[in-house]
Amino acid sequence: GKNACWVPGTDHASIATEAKVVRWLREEKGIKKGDITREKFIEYAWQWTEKYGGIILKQLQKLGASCDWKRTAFTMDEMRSDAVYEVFIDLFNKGKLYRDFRMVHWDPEAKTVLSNEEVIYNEEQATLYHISYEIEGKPGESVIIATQRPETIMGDTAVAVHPADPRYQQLKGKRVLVPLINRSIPIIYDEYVDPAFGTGALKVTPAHDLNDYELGKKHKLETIDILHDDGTLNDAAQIFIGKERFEARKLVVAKLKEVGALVKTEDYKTNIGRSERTSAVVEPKLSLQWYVDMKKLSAPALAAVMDGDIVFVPEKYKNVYRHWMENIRDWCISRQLWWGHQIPAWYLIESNATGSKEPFVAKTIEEALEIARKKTGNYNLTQSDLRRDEDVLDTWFSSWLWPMSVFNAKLDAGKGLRANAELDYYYPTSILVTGWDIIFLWVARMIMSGYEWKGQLPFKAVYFTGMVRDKQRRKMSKSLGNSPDCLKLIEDYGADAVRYGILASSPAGGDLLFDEKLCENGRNFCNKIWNAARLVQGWQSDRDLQVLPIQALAMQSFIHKWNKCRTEINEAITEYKLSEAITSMYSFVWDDFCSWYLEMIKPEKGKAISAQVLDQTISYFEEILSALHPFLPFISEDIWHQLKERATGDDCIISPYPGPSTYDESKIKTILSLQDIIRSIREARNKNGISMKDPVELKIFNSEESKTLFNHPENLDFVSKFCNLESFEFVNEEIAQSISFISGTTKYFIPIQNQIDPVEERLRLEKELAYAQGFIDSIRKKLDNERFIQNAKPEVIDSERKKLADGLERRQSIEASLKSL
RNA sequence: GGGAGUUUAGCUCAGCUGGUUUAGAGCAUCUGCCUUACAAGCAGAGGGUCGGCGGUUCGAUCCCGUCAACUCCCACCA
Repeated sequence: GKNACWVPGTDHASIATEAKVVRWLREEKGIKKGDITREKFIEYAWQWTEKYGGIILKQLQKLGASCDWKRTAFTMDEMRSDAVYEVFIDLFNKGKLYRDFRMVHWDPEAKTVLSNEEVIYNEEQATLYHISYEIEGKPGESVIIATQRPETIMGDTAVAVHPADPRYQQLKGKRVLVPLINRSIPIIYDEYVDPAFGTGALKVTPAHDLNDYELGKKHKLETIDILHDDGTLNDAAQIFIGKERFEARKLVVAKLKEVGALVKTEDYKTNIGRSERTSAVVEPKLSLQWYVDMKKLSAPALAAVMDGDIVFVPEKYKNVYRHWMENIRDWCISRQLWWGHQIPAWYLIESNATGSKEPFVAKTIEEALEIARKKTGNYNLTQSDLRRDEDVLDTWFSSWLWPMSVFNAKLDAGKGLRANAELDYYYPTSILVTGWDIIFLWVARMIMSGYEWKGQLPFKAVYFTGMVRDKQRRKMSKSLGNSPDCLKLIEDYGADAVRYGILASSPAGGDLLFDEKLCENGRNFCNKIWNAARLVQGWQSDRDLQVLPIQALAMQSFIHKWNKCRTEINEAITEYKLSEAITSMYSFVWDDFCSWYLEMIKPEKGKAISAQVLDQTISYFEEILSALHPFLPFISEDIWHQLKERATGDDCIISPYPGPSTYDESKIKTILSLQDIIRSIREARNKNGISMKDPVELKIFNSEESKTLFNHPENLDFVSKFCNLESFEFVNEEIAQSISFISGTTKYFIPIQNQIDPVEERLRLEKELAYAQGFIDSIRKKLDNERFIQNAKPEVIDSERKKLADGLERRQSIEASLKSL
């Protein structure tokens, strides 16, 4: 009944797509990226995107996702792109965006910088190499350093030791020679060095390590960058020029061994950072990049989550979020790629003017030129004096605007967002559903952008889904090839079955071990519903037929059970416990509806059913379908239309959702008691090899409980029909030569012909007696405790007394059986 | 190095502010059934000292402490 809007869309996945396109061009067309123009490359990228970018949307459609398909958005379409440029310019003008030259994470495969969040650290097995550096002027004497990256020694500009390390005091003022290239470098003293690690001596390579860079700045060391952008050694390395870094590592090690500079190697576990998209080992690199000053954006976004204005499900992610927000670091947003939003900044071409690298940030070159003229005071500048920044923006820099940009939000320079009816209606949205792995990359940033430009939270809740893993608990990944093919699964099991499988097993935020078995369960469930529909549709109804007592009982108990189920699923959905909701529906439909209700009202073979009962049953079925629809939209809609002729527009998808409802627990208890008796009789038949075809007598011990229960003829009808009873009577004493069981507190007997094995029967009864006694003891322990009587709530005491009384009655019955045996 | 989480039946997990007949589901296992919607099914059964220890409480799977195992996140130690 609500105006629900689910906007589908995709992002342009700058790094991943560019990598794919580069490979595609190389392998399929024999084109190298460097050989074509930027425009041509982007043309190819669009082709690629048009071909593959929509696959995920097709999967969503196949799954029956009820999106507002007409709104389908893409981060690179015009509307979304405009938002990106406007926001970039706005941040720049507000002083929240800057350029800086610093150490960054470099992906040598994609040949671009990455943000901190795009680097994934994992412990990997590495080798620590101990290498000796000869002291200059003292042949034979040396300092031994330990490093994981021997290929970078050619970039060394010092060796550092701790100032208080007694082993290295005599080296003050000395210099050492870098092995293989014999370049002289100083020994420096700094407290940063940990004397306990390795040899206590550290090679300093400012161009290729963040710590070394800081050390280098402090000690005014030279910075020698020995790597090309693609991770191969450059001329500065002097040796192995052009070799890839890991290849070079092997060569350097071999050479060090040859000249006797390799002292030893040891196995070593360390955290290696890899690019999220290409898996390439990330290289620290010095470069000039654009950054967002995040500290200027984070405060309201942190408060919103901590104060509960935005609810995280599960809640534990609040802590993760807080930690990141409180230690937030500036966001590097430029990428050395072509596929994406090109940064709207222009610079003066050096030869022409001041040589200043000051950016002129504007949406168009015309506006940039205006700014440039004003800032430089040189009104003779023309467009040809300007050069646009080559880089594109991080994909997340467009995604973080999603909750606003999907509603076509426009920014008025200096005035915030322009009024927009749709945006005002839908924003803030109700919920974001996503994976917890992008809590920083996406979720946190959307919250920040929401406050920055709309002054408001973007969504009221974030539901973190479980991460799908394979049976070995590995994350699903394309490179591992362990991702299930959604479309294939749908083909094999059906879309509803796949939905069921995923929903039923994925509580929020945890791991979801993917197993096709789950889809099989879903398929079986769908079949069960389908067959129930077939059964109901096969019945002939008759207006003149009376409602049978058992049918009346079925309908009455159905209502209470169903209302209880409705209440439960509504609660579950409100609390985002979708797996619980679908599981409740599963057991309700399978057990309560199919196994009990339908069996109870089922007419005898070849006979008609009372029209009143059939009509009521169809209307119950409809309610069930409405409740199932969000989970299993296809089958519920289909059966909905099979059940009866309907007017156009009378569809299950828009039928009112069955909300919570009231029910009488005592009515449910009665039916459950009867079901328990039936179950016990079936068990007795089963254990004693009495086929359902052979009718049995049932003798019921005369008790308050049994009289109340069987005072109602429909109750007796129920048991009678389900157990094939030939007769039934109340008795006041033990029945010899019978199978007995206790249900509730009443004893039941089924007389039989063959002798019961007395030894086995005694064993069974003694086991039951022990259980009953244990039960009594545990309750007595409470009731005999004065402090329990004093402190416990009266209703708890009452219920314990009732439990005790029931327990005693049961014990008595068992003892009587034993005696008679 | 900091932080979070998990530990309940063979497997995957529920158990929602401590008492609801001395723990529940699905799958798997076992028994019996081709019973007139459904063998992708029907009717039943077995299976757990709720990770160990200690504490709080009249009472603990649930709260606290501690130990153990596993998982994850964050962090620039070669």
